[in-house]
Order: sequence, then C-alpha cells, then structure tokens
Amino acid sequence: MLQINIIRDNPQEIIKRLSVKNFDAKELVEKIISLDAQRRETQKKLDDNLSEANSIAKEIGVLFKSGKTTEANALKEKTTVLKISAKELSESLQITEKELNETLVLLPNLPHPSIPKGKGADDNLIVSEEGDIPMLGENSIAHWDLALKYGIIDFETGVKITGAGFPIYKGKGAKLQRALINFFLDNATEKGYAECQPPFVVNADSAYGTGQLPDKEGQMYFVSADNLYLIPTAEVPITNIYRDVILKAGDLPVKNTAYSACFRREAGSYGKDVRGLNRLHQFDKVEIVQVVHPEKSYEVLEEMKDYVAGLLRKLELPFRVLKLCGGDMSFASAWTYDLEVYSAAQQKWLEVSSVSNFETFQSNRLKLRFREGDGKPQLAHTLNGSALALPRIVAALLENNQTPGGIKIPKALIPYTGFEIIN
RNA sequence: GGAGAGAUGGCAGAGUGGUCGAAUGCGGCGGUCUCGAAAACCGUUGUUCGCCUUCCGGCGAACCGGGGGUUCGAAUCCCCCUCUCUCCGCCA
Repeated sequence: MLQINIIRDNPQEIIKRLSVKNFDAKELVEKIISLDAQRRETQKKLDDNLSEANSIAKEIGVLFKSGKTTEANALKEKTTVLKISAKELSESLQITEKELNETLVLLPNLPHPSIPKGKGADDNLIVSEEGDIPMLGENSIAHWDLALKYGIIDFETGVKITGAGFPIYKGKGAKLQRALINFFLDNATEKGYAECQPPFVVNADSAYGTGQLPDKEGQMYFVSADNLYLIPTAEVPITNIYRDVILKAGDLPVKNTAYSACFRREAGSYGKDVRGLNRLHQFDKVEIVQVVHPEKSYEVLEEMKDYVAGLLRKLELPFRVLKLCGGDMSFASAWTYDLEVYSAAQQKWLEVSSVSNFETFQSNRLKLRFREGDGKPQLAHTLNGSALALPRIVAALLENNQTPGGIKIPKALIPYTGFEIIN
C-alpha cells in the first residue's frame, strides 16, 4: 500500500509512474485525494467537538466534587447536542476512512524509475545469461517421461488421492526433494539467513499484510472452518513475523529463510504450461526474506539476486536473469528479477525464482518500522526471493542431466542425496 | 470437546466511575561521580491521527485484546467476539 502523504504530495507523479505498469491510476488517485481531504476535515470537526465535550465533563466533575449539583446538572444539558454531533461525525469519519483504505489498497506499488514499460513477458530485459545449453541426443525425453521411466514421481496416484497438481515423489525422487531443501537451507544459513519453520496456514491479517488479500484471494486455498489460508509462499508467515513491530536500526538487516510447502489454486491456468512439474498446486520452496534500511534495499536486491544465481551455478544449470518490465511485474513489487533455468528437453526457460524489492509497500500495510536512535519510527524496506522453488529445478535437472545410463546428480548435491545417479 | 481464570505501556505489575496515558519496579536513554567501568544518585522514557510551526516544538483527539452499549465522564460498569492460560477428556 502506498503512503497517503506521497499520493497527496505528488499525484501526477504517481499516475505517471503507475502507467509504466500499464495501470491507469487517474481516477483512483483523484478519489483518494478527495477522500483524504474529507477525512481530515471530518477529523478536525470531530476533534474540536470531543475537545469541548471533554472540558465540560471535567467541569462537571469539579462541580460535583464541590457540591454544586444544580450547576452541574445545568451543564449536562449542554453536552446533549455535542454527543449527537460527535456520534454523527465519528460515523462519517469511519465510513470515509474505510472507503479511503479500500481505495488505497487498489493502487499497485510504484515501479522503480529504471523499470521499462512493457506489455508482458516478452518485454522483460535479459540481464545476463550463463551456463551452456545442453545438447541432448535424439532420444532425449521430457521430465514427466523420465519421472515415469525411473519411477521417481507418480502423477497418476497423486490425482487419485488428491487431484491434478499434487504429485507423489518416490524413492530417489523423494530423496532428491529432501536433498534440495537441505542444500538450499544450508546455503542460506551460511549466507547469514536465520532459519525458521513457519506455520503453513495463516490468518486473514497476515494474508492482508503481505498483499495476498484482497488482491489474490482466489489463488489461495481457504480453510473455512477456521478462517485460515494455506500459504502460497513462506514469504507470508515469515514477513508477518514483523507485522506491527518497531525494530531498532541496529537490528537491520533482518535476514530470514524458511522451507515451506506452498499451496496455489492456480485458478484459470489450466491447460497452459501445466504439464509435469511445470505448475503444481502444492510444491516445495525455500524462501529468503530481508528487512532492511531504505537506503540499502537496492544494494540488497542485487546481493539476493546474485545469491540465487550462485545456487543455480552450483547446481550446474544454465540460467538467465530477467529484469521484469512494468507490464510483467507483480502488484506489490518495485523491482523484480526473475531467474529462469533452461530445461533442455522441453526446450524452454522455466522461472525458478523471483527476487523483489517491495520498498515500503508491504511494510506500510504491516506497520513494519524501525527507529534510528531517538528518532521517529520509519517504514523499513522488505525484500524476498525464492531460493529456490523445487519443481522446475527438478524438471531441469532431470532433463538436462539425462544420459543413457541414468540421470546424473550435480556434484554439489551428491553429499545431500547420497547417490550420484538416478537409474 | 467440557469446566474455570485471565488479557493494562519494552517487560513485570498496581489501578473497580472524575485532571489516569495510567502508580511502582525492571529495562532503555541522558547526566553526576570515575582514569574507565560497576554501584549509587538525578533526570528522561509509547504509538497513531489532526491543526499550527522555518528548526526545536506546541496544541487537540484517540489508543489499557477487538467491537458495541450505559454515563456529563469508562482501563474501571454491561453485552458480544477473539485470543491466552489452568484442569479434565481425546490424541501425534
């Protein structure tokens, strides 16, 4: 959520910058400015009203104490009018505030000035590309066939017990999952991220805090008996640790990492790139999150992007880094890098990580602040990134490393799998 | 699931209708003392919104789990909700 004072002070600038995200903010901004003015006017009236009522109440107290009951009762009548208008004003204030807030959350985050406009994925900038695209032989097959061939992922049984998008990993497939999770967590920990295990379900306040609500309600599984949401990413619980928290400047940067299963309904995406592991309803992911000083956030964004790139390098996967254009960026992000690995049998790039700087967009909703010395609390910047999402990594590992003798495990992973080949 | 207890400032913990944003202690910050530190002593110490102010700041409003009510006046009384704890039952 954008800060109201920024909108108030630079409405034209806001509209201009949001147009980079192909978002026409003109009407919303105008509405916000008018609601804001209305809110302040009503608040002033209400405060004056209450102030008067308070001082009369005090007078009455003093009069009663000194036994001047008649005078006190006379004053009571004066408050009747005040009470009625106070009630009206406070109701009107509540309505205005609610409407203002509901409008405010409809505005996406401002893209960083360096973000190019663009229609969609085709307009993203390729920042770097690295690693050799494997030249597979004639007989190379896609990962869903490899999974079947080696008996390591069972899509069919997953359909039986739950539905499409919930595969069962078996044998070396299951072991590979566990190995990747540990590999990612160990790397993150080494890099200074504190590991934690968050809840996999969250309440509405948390989902709202990181921006899943109200924007992406349809993407989350909802447990109606308890009003809880299954997390679409560990970002939600991890970032919400700091909801309503005022940190000391010395506590920054806060670096956390967590493994979690991630649940996504992926409503409306059927039939498109959903084969095999490409898009699942439940998948595993290790997430990294940082809470940083505003002056440091872009430095940290680079550092996080480089860290994720380093993981892909260790896994010996060919990858490229994209800087997303305005049209492809998420609602809450100010700057996003996507990292994609090349999956050689499918012959396509698969997104395995998204590293974003949200600046104060999340912290404003979360009321995540920090204090420098005796200064006033100010909003921190939040960033997060996948490091990494497993299924597409597995897809690329299977496809790229297939040989007539089986699938080779990259060197860095062997200490974690305990085997060198899947055959 | 059943029964009971509770929710107050960073923490602990008073406060059951009238200058209570809230005693006291601890912690934090500043100072005195000291070569320095500890101890001791003195002072200070929340957040949000609005109005005013060039800075410092000033004034007003709100906040004692959340929402509603009674009252001239609510942390304090009433109602609803949420959460936590204890005991019993069940159970990984």
